[in-house]
Amino acid sequence: MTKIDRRTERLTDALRRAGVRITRQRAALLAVLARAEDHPEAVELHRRAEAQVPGISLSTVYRTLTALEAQGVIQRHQFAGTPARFEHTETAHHDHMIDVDTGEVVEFANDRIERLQAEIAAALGYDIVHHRLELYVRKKARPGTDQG
Amino acid sequence: MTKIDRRTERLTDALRRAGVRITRQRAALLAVLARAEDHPEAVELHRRAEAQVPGISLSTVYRTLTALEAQGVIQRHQFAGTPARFEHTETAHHDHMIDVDTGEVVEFANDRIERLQAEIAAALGYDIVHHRLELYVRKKARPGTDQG
DNA sequence: AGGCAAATGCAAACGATTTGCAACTGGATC
DNA sequence: GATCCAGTTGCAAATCGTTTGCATTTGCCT
Ligand SMILES: [Mn+2]
Ligand SMILES: [Mn+2]
Ligand SMILES: [Zn+2]
Ligand SMILES: [Zn+2]
Repeated sequence: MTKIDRRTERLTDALRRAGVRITRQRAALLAVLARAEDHPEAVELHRRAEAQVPGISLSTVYRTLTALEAQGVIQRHQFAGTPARFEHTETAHHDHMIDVDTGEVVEFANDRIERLQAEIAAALGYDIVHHRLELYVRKKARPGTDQG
Repeated sequence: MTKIDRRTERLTDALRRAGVRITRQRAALLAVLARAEDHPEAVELHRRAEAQVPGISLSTVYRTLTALEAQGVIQRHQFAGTPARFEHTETAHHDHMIDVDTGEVVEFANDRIERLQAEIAAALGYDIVHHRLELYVRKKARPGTDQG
């Protein structure tokens, strides 16, 4: 069983558990999500799913994404100035850097930051339900490189 | 000169510098912003400004907010699931905790987190342009307190 | 086959924000 | 103070991503 099969199964099971039917269009979207290594937006997922199910509608994509998110098997990221982007949650928690020039998304994880956040919240009498940490970045100018 | 006068002046000067006229409606909004100690959304700012200039339109509020943001004298925060919220930038950089139950916004600042962020970006070859750190939190259950 | 709830595609609604435009300033210039 | 003109206003309409209503289709169970 490949990594992508395992992911597809995880997504499929989550929907089954939620009592929703696995239709042709849903199966296609789940496969697309399982295969995705990037952070595509709904329209892009729709585009990719159309390869398998030509007539699939964007509403169906949105509806299924909402269901998957509710089950916690995918995450919706609302980065600044773009439509929401999606990714499966098979990988452990991480945060994101967004290259402001290219739009590229780079993942990172840092335990110290996670712990500090929890400490800060605790000190003020709160527990963290979830958080959002996004670094909007630009490639460091390497000496001798002129980026017009 | 009071703190609020100073803030109003800062906002006014920023607009003047940008070559825009200080009209009745803008003056009202600037005063509202200078006076605000919370993180109001556009509609709320509009509501407050109407006290001074009854006919002021929401478009004018939005247009002025956009101009002020472009000058860097106010900040626009896009918290999850709510319209944008605004605050003047007289105070130093800080991040936010949002109480998921009440919507209350609590500010905090932490140098260690700021430094860690810069280090993480640097290690991957990036400089941070700006960032977003939001903790969505819930009041810690105090022992002996039942929150239905 | 028959029945029924769930899912689909489409078009229309949504909510926050932006924009086009004609009417209206507010200053500067005479 | 009349004139001029670019900047500003309020309004309505447009925008964009996303959600929703609805008539039709589908998938499953009997
Ligand atoms: Mn990711
Ligand atoms: Mn703040
Ligand atoms: Zn994190
Ligand atoms: Zn910060």
